[in-house]
Order: sequence, then structure tokens, then C-alpha cells
Amino acid sequence: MRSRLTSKSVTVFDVARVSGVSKSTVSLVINGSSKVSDKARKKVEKAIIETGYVYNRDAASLRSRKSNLIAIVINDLTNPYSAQLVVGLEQQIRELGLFSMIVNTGENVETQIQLVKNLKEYNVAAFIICPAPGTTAEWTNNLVDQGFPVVHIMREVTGAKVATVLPDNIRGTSLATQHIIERGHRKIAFLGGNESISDYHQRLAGFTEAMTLADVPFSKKLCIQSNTTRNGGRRAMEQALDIVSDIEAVVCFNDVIAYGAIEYMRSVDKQPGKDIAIVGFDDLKDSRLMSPALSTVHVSATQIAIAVCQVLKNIKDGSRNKILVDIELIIRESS
Amino acid sequence: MRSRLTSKSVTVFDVARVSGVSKSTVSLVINGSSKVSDKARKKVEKAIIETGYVYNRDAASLRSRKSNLIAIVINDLTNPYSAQLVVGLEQQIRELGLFSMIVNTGENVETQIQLVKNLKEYNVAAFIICPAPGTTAEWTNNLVDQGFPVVHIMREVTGAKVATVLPDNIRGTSLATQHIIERGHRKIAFLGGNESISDYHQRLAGFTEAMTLADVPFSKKLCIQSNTTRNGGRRAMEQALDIVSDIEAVVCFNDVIAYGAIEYMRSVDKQPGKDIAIVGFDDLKDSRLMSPALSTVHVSATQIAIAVCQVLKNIKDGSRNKILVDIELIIRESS
DNA sequence: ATACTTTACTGGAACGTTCCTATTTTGTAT
DNA sequence: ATACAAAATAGGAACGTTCCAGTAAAGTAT
Repeated sequence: MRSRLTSKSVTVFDVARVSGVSKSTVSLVINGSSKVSDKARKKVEKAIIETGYVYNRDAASLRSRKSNLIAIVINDLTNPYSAQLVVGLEQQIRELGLFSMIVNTGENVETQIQLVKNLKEYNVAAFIICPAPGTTAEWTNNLVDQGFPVVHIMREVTGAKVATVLPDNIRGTSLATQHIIERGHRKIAFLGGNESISDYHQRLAGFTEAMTLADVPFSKKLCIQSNTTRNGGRRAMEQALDIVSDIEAVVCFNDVIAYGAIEYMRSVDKQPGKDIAIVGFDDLKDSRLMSPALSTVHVSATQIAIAVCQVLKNIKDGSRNKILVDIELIIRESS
Repeated sequence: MRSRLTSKSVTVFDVARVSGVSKSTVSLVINGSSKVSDKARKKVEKAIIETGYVYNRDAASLRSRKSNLIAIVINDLTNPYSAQLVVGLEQQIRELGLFSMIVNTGENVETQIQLVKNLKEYNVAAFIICPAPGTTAEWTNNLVDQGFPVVHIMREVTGAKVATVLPDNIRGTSLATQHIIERGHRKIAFLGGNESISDYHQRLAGFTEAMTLADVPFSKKLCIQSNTTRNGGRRAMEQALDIVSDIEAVVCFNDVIAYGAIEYMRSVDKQPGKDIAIVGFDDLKDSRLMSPALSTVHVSATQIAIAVCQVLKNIKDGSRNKILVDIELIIRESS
């Protein structure tokens, strides 16, 4: 790809000449230094506009070895919760005066490796990664050892020496399941999700924990894995009903799964919320507005984003701590 | 944001020293030049691995004034079609050997202006922009005049001197409406969308065109604007039924609107596809899998992405042409 | 072997910024 | 006015790469 027509670009020298100060002073003004006189600052600011000067971050970044570019490496942009999360992250990062760029791995670890390799060349200041399935601790640690600040989100990679920000999955499904049990249901299935990602184990653990604690018998057969897509949810619901035809309630791995499950229920003339109670996880925007409104575990993208930025700010201590963002059970019409 | 611990980084000089050639030769190898002997290439490649050399794009980009970074400026990542589109673009761009980054304006023109201003500093090779409402031709033209290759997608900004890639909206809704009419429906509403974006006018035009051509009387009152969200679709459907309680069919601005409309239908005990025929626009993944499967106008994200890349490759001619990507009416169970 | 062409390689300068040190200007106390 | 400190400004070097022009090596024809 050719660059823009290379007409000798406007540099600090040009601005300096026009404003009658030195390039160094111009640089100070650009960086908002307090040790430059108001008179000089005014002149420089005027000259910047006059000349149409554009700051060259390549040069700055080369010389200073600093960067304010944060890379968000997301697992799947077409997943609505991921999109919501990315938007939250963007916002928080922008408020810190930094700039974020998004790249999408599509849940493919090879793509992830390639993308991160490229991003390293761009001198990014930090990586926020929602690791694709198959991500190894070795890979992450390597990145960290090279000196890049890294935060993992949503998914844990065991053995990775990084801070990980994720929702309190166990508490989430545990609360949801408890709620379903309190409603008097006993024949309960856990739908969707996939062993290859860490949240699955946690959310499933929350479910089993609540079930055992309440002494409700349940079978592993009714914990049905699936793709985390709407269609996956349909399939899972179908399978569950095949095994136990009079299921009373389902706890879903996430909202998208719940959407699919509801679709299947309707196709066999079961009313969600009446014939079968259902509860999701994530609290997508749609969940509040659909009919019946979906009970679900609210995970605040903003809170996650805030936690991530907090970590980013104190990254020095190559901290490998785990930050659990609190969740909230939201009871609506579907349960 | 501090950069990574600045341990003197490995440069071409280090690689040169280790491999016993000059920095220039190393540079040639890195750039895959054909005019370097196999022997030298081997040595350099070995040394690159040994030393853990990381290419510094800031330096390269500074010196060469070239860049292979393509900015995708998208209007709203939480819109499923936008997400799908972005994924398609990423793929095509990657196949061209370029690198893409995504930023999200959230339909806010101020954010768009700010983001693009920042991106200019990063020496991006080109902009792919889905313009936020309120984008002015002046702004776009300014960007073009500064020498940046720009392509608009999905939405037209009248007066902008750029290539615009967008689906054949008029043909799309026209076909969809024709189809609905052929099914024998006469009381037809057009739901959703918003005057502030150009696709609305086009899709509405396709609808009215087909209606007039078939001599089906219709009222502007039944063309109901709304937010392009699921909830917007619900509201629009509600409004439509308030006006004409025995509506036979609805043509929707897009699939998301259709989802909302279907939800509302169900809440008032109307069966989509039986009591009211419905057709969408976009063909989201879910539309094929839902029940009843949604009839819709398929817009291939891949084809749009391919067209965009084609334009990008021949951008020299500051072409302001309009590239219509063909659509396909897909008839499923909902109509 | 010699002259000449082609191919492979090299070192210096340049890209636009920031860092560092040095110098000038301004302010303050005597 | 003078001496001194503090603040403001300036100039050179450096970041790691690519470009350019030139040199060395290899290949070809006489």
C-alpha cells in the first residue's frame, strides 16, 4: 500500500520557523509542558493551525520509546457481549488519554499469534487480550517477559503470569441456580458452553455448587455443551428435552444460548417463563427488552473495563493476580 | 502510559553483527528483496531468530513514509451487521498483506472526528469509514485533500469526493416488497430506520417503487421510523398495528428491526409468517437459524469487503465513484 | 588474462521527534 | 546597579529504519 502522496510534510521545524521559536519549544508546547511561557505557547499554537501541522507519532514513538496505543485483542467481535465489552474498554481507555485499537482473532489461536506478532512491531503500550481457546501460558508469559504489559480478560489461562479480569462466574450461576431452586423447580438443566474455555468450568461449577448445596439431585447428562451461538442454544434445549421431557427450568451459559433455547421451546409449544423457567448470563441489551424479558446475571462491561484500566495503570508489579468483578442477578419475567 | 522496560532493543545493527553482513543487507532480507544471495539471506534469517529481533515499524514508517496500516472506522460495533462487516474487511485486508485496526465511533460524529484526527498521527495508509450521521462532505473532502485514501462504506455522504461501496439498497427492498406483493398481501408497512442515514432513503425508495409499480396503494403513515435496534422494531410494529390493526405484511429496514417486530407480534398473539408476513434486510447469521426462519435481503459482507479492497488498490484516481454490491432476496419461512 | 556488465553488498544521510545539556532571559534579593 | 537563582529557550545528538550512491564481487564475452 502506497502512502499518501508524499508532499514534504510540515514538521516542528516549520512550526518553529513560523512562530519564531526553536523546535524544542514547539515540542514542549505539543506535549503540554508547563515550563513554557504563555506568549510562546500562543505563538506556537497559532503557527500549528496556520501550517496545518500534523504530529508524527512514528517519530515521537521511535525517539521516546513511549506509546499510548493500547491493543484490544478480542476473541470474537460477532459475539454481542464481546462487542459490548470492547465498547466499554474503548471508552475507559479514551478517558485515560490513551488510544485503543481493536483486532479480532475469531477464536483462532493461530490468528491471535500472528496478530500479536504484528502488533509488537507497532510498539503498542499494552495488550488487553481475551484469549482464544488454545492459548498457552507459555505464549502469554513470553509476551510478558518481552516487557509488554498484558491483561487477560474474561478467560483464565492457567499458569499465565498476568493479571486477569473476569466476572465472578461461580457466584453468578450459583445465584441464578439458587433463585431457580427457590422458585420450586427441581428438574433443572445447564445449557451451553464448551469445555475449551475457562468460563465454562466456572459457570458450571457455580451451578453444581448451588444444586448440591440445596440437595437437588441432578445428572451430568443434563449439563449440555454446545457452541456458544443461538443455534447452539436451540440444539442444547432440544437435547435436554430429549433426555427429560418435562424439564422445569434451564440455567444457560449465557444470554445468546438462552435466546436459542427460547426459540426451541416455542417451536415445541412450551412457553418460556411459564412452562420452563430460564435464566441467562451476561445481560445483553436485548435481554431487558425482549418478551418475556430474560432473567440473567448482569456483568457490567463498564466495571470490567474500569478494572482493566486500573490494572494497566499499576502494571509495574508483574502482577498475576485475579480480579473478580462482581455480578448481579437480575430477575425478570422468564423465571 | 509507560512503555515496556526500555532494555536497549535489538536492532538491524545487532542482526548485522551476528550474521556478518551490513545493516543494509539485513534490511533487504527483512523486506524480502530478491537481490540478496541465498547464503546471506540464510545467515540473516538465522541471526534474526537468535537475537530475538523485532522489526520496528515506527522507524520504518518514519523513514519510508509508507504504512500498511488500514483503519476501519466503524459506526457501531454492537450492531451485528457492522460486526459481520468488520470481520469480512479484516479478512480481506489481511489477505492483501496489510494490517487493519478497528475503531468505533458509536454513531457519534464528534467521536469520529477525534478518532480520525488521532489516526492521522499514526500514519495510516488508508481509511475505511462507515460515516456516522452528521458526517459532512467537507470533512471527508478535507481528509482526501490531505492525501489520505478514503473509502466510505454502507452510507453515502452527498458531495463527498470518495469512492463509496454499498449494497444495492433500492433493488433490495424493491425485490423484497415485490415478493410480498406477489404473495397476495396488500396492507403492507415499512418498518424502522431513520432519516439521518442515507440507506434509509434508499431502502424506503425501493419499497415505494415496488408498491407504486404494482399499483398497491399505501400511506406514508405506514412507513414508520425508529431506532435501528430490536426495541425500535417492537415499537414500530406496535405503532403500525395501532394505525392499521389488520396489517398483512411488513418490510423491515433490517433484520434487527424484524426481530423486534416479531417479538411484538408474538406478544399480541400474531404468528409471524402466518398472520403477518415479514421480511428483513442484511441476512444476519441468526436469521437463517431462527424459527420461523426470516426471509431477508442477503448482503454479503465478503463481497463488500472485496469491493473495498479493490478500490483501495486503485485509489490513485481520486475516484468518487459509487460501487453497488449486488444483493439477493432469500425467501424463508417468514413470508 | 582483460575489459566490461551484472549482481551483491555497503556506509552515510535522512525521516521527525524527544532527550539532554548548555545558554539566555527573567525575576529576586541585596 | 549587582549578584545570584530560577525559569525559559535553544541546539546537537539520538531513536531504528530506508534510501541512495557508490564499491566490491561475480559472471560473461573477447
